[in-house]
Amino acid sequence: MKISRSSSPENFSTTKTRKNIELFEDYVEAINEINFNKGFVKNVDLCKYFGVSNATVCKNIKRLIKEELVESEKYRSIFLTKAGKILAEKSNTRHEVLYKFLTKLGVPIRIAEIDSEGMEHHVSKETLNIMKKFNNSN
Amino acid sequence: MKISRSSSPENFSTTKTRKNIELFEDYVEAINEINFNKGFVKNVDLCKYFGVSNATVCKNIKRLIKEELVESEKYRSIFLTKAGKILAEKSNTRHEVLYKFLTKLGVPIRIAEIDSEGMEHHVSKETLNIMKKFNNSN
DNA sequence: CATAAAGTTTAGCCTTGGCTAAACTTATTA
DNA sequence: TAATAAGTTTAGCCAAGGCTAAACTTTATG
Repeated sequence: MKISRSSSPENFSTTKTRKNIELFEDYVEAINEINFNKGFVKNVDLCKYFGVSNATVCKNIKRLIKEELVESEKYRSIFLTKAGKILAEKSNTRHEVLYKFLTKLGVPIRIAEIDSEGMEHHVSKETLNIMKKFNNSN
Repeated sequence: MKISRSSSPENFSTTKTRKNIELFEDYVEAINEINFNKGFVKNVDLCKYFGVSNATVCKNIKRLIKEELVESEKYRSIFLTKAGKILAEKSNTRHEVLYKFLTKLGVPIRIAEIDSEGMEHHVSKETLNIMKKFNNSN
């Protein structure tokens, strides 16, 4: 068993913090993409996007409203707030850079799509910058 | 906003599956490492390792026992089962390969330690093989 | 315009994964 | 050997994130 890295509670603390906002990042990314494609976003669109129930989406949207990342009245379309848009663009960019990076490494497209969905939330900006440079020179 | 990748419910389903076993992977890796360093593993060791409370560790160990990944009697040291050891070695190898990969890319050691802690759970074996090859030729 | 279909929200459930506090057990020390 | 310290387990709490079912609302259709 070889271990060159060092573990520490900080590593897990950071991971936990990243997990806490994972759902917000996924939802604003989804809303941004659906809005871009269709012009408006409904709960049923997010149900299909994530493969979860209507009740789950409804509940999660309420959390995003509470975080002031989206706006939505009862039975009305869902909109990103300014802060939501910022987070959406940031998350999408990170996701795209990582995805591109994986495909340029030689990871099959389908695998890169799956892996990047989970990995994206754990990439720091330093790591992302290095991946971006790699993308630009490969 | 540029998106070259395609999203799908499968991506989230796979991510969710990976998240479901994340805690098991972290715990068996930790138990393996602590046992390697100290010769035995107590709850308080895992508390320090993860930076969580004694009650949390106690509860989580019960889940690993239920999954037959560890063995432990009340107030006794914690041991990995055969299945636990296999998962621990597999997780550690994946973690180490990813960590090495990040450092070889130029990611500072501390950042690589933090990022790999979360990323490791979302790396498929195809992606890992490519990273391994990269490590061997850089 | 009434009915049906589709979509949304609420209620209540479950598991997970964290916490504090209290009670229990083991190990250490004076 | 008794007292103290350290470690462990249990109880009960919380929020998150999923579900089904039922009730509500909007949209589409005949």
